[in-house]
Amino acid sequence: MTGLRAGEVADAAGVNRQTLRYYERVGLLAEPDRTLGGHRIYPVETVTVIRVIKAAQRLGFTLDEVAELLDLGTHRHGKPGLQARATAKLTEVETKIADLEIIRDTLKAAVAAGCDDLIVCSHIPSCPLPFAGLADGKAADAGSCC
Amino acid sequence: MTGLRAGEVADAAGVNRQTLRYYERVGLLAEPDRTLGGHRIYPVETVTVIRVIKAAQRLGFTLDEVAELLDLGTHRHGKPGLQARATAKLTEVETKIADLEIIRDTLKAAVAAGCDDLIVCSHIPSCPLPFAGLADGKAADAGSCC
DNA sequence: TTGCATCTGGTACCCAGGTACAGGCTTACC
DNA sequence: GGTAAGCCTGTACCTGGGTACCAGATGCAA
Repeated sequence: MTGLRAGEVADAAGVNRQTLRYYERVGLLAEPDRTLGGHRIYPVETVTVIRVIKAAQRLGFTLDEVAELLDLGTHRHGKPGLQARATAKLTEVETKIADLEIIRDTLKAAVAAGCDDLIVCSHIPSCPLPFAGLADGKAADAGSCC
Repeated sequence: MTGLRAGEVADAAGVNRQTLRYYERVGLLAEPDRTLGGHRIYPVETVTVIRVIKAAQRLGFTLDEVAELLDLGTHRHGKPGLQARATAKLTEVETKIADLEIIRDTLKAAVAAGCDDLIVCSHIPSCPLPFAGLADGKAADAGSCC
């Protein structure tokens, strides 16, 4: 009792059963207990863990990064450099947010401009490319537009 | 004149020369003009386009999505459903931002708590997992903590 | 006009992140 | 205790997003 079988976890989390094994292989998921016959028995939180992994992945984190993120958040104290890693991650996340905000604003402008219309262009400072500014370094140098 | 060669574009944008051909193959980059001898001549904006693609990718968009995003922003008017697609994309982007903000706040709390310390836990509403709330549907059901 | 860097298309490979069998053992329920 | 559903390990395969290497052609400067 008190645990879920592989299929149950997979269904509840919306992933493939093979994916559980994969995550276990790559160290994202701790090895669960087993029945006498060797079947895996997962603690119920596993479902939440997997959902968090999936969510972080959708945000552009690799599984390695997700592992690190989980590690940082799961307050396994005592590890050296943890503070530094958390800070670095924080910066990274803030950059992502800022970039997404540029995309959001561009999309908003596009939608607001009534769509399907070149007018959009004039609403955006640096016309030649959408989302200019995302690019590292110097972005969108004006030039002829529309 | 007035154009860049493959190597120049690749260097300027910080990608591999092969990547340009790859992007062209998958339709992300328009086929550039050619010299008489068949060498590609790219317009200068290509560099910006590639940087934008790379930036969007880092945010978790697939190349297909990036293509769509560019398409939406590049105001190719006249296509039906464009408005709808832009709106959908906008929602998606806003969700991503919201999720990243949860991660950011969690990390901030972790850093603020002086790191390496279980105290972090008590600062976060739903303790069992970090970033809970990211997960679809019902998140983190309390339970014993720390 | 030669010489060397750069380019060409084609094909084959790489890594991440899974997904799909196959053949055999376990569990659960009647 | 029989049997179907579910799980086990192992291995092979798939997609996305590139990279690497090839032999031969081109571009450009001297």
